[in-house]
Amino acid sequence: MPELPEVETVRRSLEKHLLGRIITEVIINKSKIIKFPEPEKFKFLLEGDKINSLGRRGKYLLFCLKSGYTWVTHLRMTGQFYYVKPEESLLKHTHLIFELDNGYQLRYVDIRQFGTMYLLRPEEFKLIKGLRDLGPEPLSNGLSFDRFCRLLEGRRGALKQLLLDQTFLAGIGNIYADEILFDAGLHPKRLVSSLSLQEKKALLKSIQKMLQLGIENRGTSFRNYVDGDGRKGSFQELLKVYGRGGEACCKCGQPLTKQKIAGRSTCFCSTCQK
DNA sequence: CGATTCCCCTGATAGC
DNA sequence: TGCTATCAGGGGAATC
Repeated sequence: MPELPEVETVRRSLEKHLLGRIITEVIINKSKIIKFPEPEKFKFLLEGDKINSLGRRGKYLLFCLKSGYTWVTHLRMTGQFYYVKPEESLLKHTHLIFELDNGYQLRYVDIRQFGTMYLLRPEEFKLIKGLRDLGPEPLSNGLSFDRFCRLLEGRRGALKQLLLDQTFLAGIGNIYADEILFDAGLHPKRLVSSLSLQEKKALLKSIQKMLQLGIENRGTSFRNYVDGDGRKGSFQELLKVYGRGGEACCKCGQPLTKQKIAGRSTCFCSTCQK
């Protein structure tokens, strides 16, 4: 499930292949992936355009085009891009194929079909609620401790819910939320309003540390995540709580608790996280 | 307004 | 072996 570190890894893997490439043809096998504009228009507009740069905002991947349009994609749960030669065998669930001017193809594969794509003019970004309401980038230099504290003001509810809220910070999902809270020693049900200054500092530090560590390890391949070159990440080997309910805590040896919090399965250590 | 539930979808896994 | 039930989950919409 691609979160910030996985999307960033995909961005980097694709960037080295796609900079300056022209999209010569778009083949649409599953039009429901394309949310805006209409798939026919999406195809018409994208064909002939050139990829100037690749960006990322939270979990959104942004292809910035010469025309001024931005091709926006969200991989959701199982979306994958593959940069391949045309003769490469076609994977099941290949929904879109983007032919490039160097003879290669960029293929979009998505088992659960939850992924979304848009082609937007700058003024159209505000039409996409998830993109418009995104909180700041957790790894940007602009996110000082002071700003983090201001973001926490007026927020209520449990920490787990807070971390998953994309309008708070952009890009954290279920895996990194659990790992961040374990690293910070904070219980997922702790109320935002109850955090001391020290705990806020620990939380921000763990957010930045775990996301950075995720990127350095090229993401988490828990189920089937791979980057644009088909390579797996290795962060799954460093997971201390996610997906480990019932196993012994690596710090204290007590069994880890698994519980549904904020609608998501949550793993934590009730001894180490207060 | 916030909190909860449903829904989209396929595949892995458990239980019988 | 093969069937069915359950779970996984980002985010939007509907509902409470």
